[in-house]
This record gives sequence, C-alpha cells and structure tokens, in this order.
Amino acid sequence: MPNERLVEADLASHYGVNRAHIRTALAMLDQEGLVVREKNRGARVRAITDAEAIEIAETRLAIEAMVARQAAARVTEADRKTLRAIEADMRRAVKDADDLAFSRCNGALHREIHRIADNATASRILATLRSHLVRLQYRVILLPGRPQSSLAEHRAIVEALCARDGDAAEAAMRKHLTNFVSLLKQAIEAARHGGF
Amino acid sequence: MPNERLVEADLASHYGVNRAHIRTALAMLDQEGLVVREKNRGARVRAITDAEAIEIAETRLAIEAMVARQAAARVTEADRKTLRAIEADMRRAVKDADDLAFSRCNGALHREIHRIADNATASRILATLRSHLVRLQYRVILLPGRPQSSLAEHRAIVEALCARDGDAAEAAMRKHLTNFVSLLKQAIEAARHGGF
DNA sequence: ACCGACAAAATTGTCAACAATTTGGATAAC
DNA sequence: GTTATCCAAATTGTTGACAATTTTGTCGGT
Repeated sequence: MPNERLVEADLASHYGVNRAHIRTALAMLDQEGLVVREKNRGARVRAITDAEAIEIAETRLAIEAMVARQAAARVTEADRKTLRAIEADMRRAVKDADDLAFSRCNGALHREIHRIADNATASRILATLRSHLVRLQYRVILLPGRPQSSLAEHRAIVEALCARDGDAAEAAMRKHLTNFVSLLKQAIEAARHGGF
Repeated sequence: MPNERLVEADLASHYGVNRAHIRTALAMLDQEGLVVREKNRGARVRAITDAEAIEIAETRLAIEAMVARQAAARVTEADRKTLRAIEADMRRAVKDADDLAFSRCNGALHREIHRIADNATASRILATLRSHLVRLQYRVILLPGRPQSSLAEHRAIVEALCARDGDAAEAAMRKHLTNFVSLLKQAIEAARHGGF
C-alpha cells in the first residue's frame, strides 16, 4: 500500500532471505521509482500524486503509439492469428461482462504488440510505467460502458496491425490511450470531489 | 568502456567506500541498464548493440516530441528569454565552429525544454536514454554540415515554443530527432563497412 | 491533563570475515 | 605440440555482528 513502511528485517524473514538481498532489492525499486528511501529512515512505498499518474499515462501513450507503428511493420501471418485470437477472447469477455478476463486480455494484447514490435528498450520502460498505473487502472475499467468502447478501440488497433498499416496503428493506439488518459483524469477528478 | 569488467574491490578502494556501497550502486546501474551482472561472474559495462542504439534514439524521439508539445503549453515570458538566449549561444557556437560549445548548448536547450514541460516522469526516462546515447552522439555531431542543419532545426523548435504552438513544437522536435535517428543509422552503417 | 527530557527499543548503515564460484596457469598425459 | 586435469589466485555471494540514528515509551514537573 502507498506510504507503507518497508522494514528490511520483516521482509527478509518473510521471504526467507537475508537483509542484504532486501537491501539491494530496495535499491533497485528505488531506482525504478516504486519506493522512496530516506537516510536512516528506511523505505516506503512511493505514493504517486494525481499529477504524476497523468504524466505516466501520457508518457505511456507516447511510447505505445510508437511501438504500435513499429509492430505494424513486422506483423507476420502467425502474428495475425494470435492478435485475432486475443481479440475474440476479449469480445467474449465483454459479452460475459467478465471484467477480470477483459483485463487479462487487455494485458495480453498489449504484450503481444510489444513482442511483435521487438523493441526491448520501449518494452522495458512500458513495463515500469505499467507497474505504476496498475493501481489506478481498475478505476477506469469499472466505469460504465468502458469495456464496450475499449473493445472497439482495440479492434481498430488489431485491424490496423493486421493490415500492416503503421499510420493507422499508431493513430488507433493514440486514440485508445488518449481516451484512457481522459477517463483517468475524470476518475481522479471524481475521487477528488466525491471523497478519498 | 563497454564490456569493461567492474571489480567490486577495485571500485571500493578507488572511491574510498566499502564493497556494500559498490554492490548497491551496481544493482541500481543494472536496473538502469548501464551494467550487466552475471551470477558469480561480476558486472561489466553493458555494450549496447547497433540495433539497440536505434531503438533508444527512436524511443527518445517519441518522448521528446510529447515533451515539446507539453512545454509549448506552459512557456512564460521568462522562458522565452531563456530559450532565445540559448539559441543565440548556439548560433555563436556554429559560427565559431566550436563543437564543444555547440554540444553544450544542445544539452542546455533540451534540458530547458524539459524544465518548462515540468514532466518529471518523462525527464527521468530521457535522462536514462541520453546516458546510453552519449557515447554515440559525437559521431553524429561531427558529420559535415551537421551543426548548421541542427541549428536550423533547433531554431524552428524555439520558434514554435515561443509561439506556444504545441502542434508546431511537436512537429519541429519530431523532425529534428528523426534527422538525428537517420544520421545515427547512417553513422552506424558507415562504421560497419568502413571498419569502426 | 499536557509538555519536555530522558531512556529503551527498533531500525537502518557499515563493516569484516568466511564460503562458494570462477578464472588463469602450471603440470602431466598423449 | 596439444589437450585435459588439477591447483591456486582472484572475485563474488552470504552472513553476522556492531555502530549510528530514529522512533517509541516512560517518567517527572507544571
């Protein structure tokens, strides 16, 4: 949980390793921005601010748009089948109103696009950004009507990728994530006024 | 130097700290991607491949284009003066054919844009990407006629920013860094054939 | 009851020693 | 002369102890 204190000795005994391991792990998480460390005061889970959440989502947008373009140029016949299979799973999840399955398909589709794009640098950065957003993502998914519109956006992305149309893929991804950003802003604003 | 072995004891005595510090530092550099560590075999400076260099430059392009747009929306009168001052310094450096000064102005301008955009997430990522590119950047700067064309590109960026035109700023930055990417590809190809 | 000083506990920072593993070289067999 | 094997040196991985610092709790005075 945000701001939760991370006591080295506790973590060490919990995971059955010694403090040195925990220490290096915390150093890496610090570098990654997931925890903050203060001298002699230990590590805490970093609480990202609302403004920061939006920054992260926008940065993600910029990179994923590029990745979508790159992926479009590399799609093979086998990739088309995989993409369409994920799309079918996603359609089923929406039909069944299964939010968990939808979320899983969502992740699977984005991961598949990364795999096709074969851009390890971008993928690594996106993984980090996602780890920050994951806590906020469920708020957006749960908005009424979101799965339906999200499905339509994803279908446009898959369509463009299968057509190997880089411009269209980038545009579709940009549209999808622009919507995500604006819904995120909305959810944050709602939370700000409606309590929490 | 790439692939150079980083012996913990040596570094510790060199910097006058103990091995534990070096160890955590190496863990962070590993997370950052600047160093690779193999179990029981120590750490080495990571040698980025040609393909990776291009990936990094392209990812940088995507983020900097976004940052330029964000900066344009926030430029103040004071920012305009700073930007124009850096531009003037840059023009002087080109006139004097002072590559070192030009490189310094280049960095200063990009940093100033980041500051104006006020997007800590993007700035942090860009700092990491730059640290990987720094070794390759000089090859591009030294290409004949590069300072002149680079200057023109930078002037377009400054112009768009001062006009608070987000679209133009993003487009100008994208054009600038697209040129950088293609020159980098060129330089890499030349090195591949002409032997280093 | 409230505030401050002080002591005790908890926690992190630092360090050195030892164990495990890899590396380099010498030696012996072919 | 080349290759395989083994030993020694170098290096990293792991552990525990201790020092420094912060946090918590207690006591006494007002």
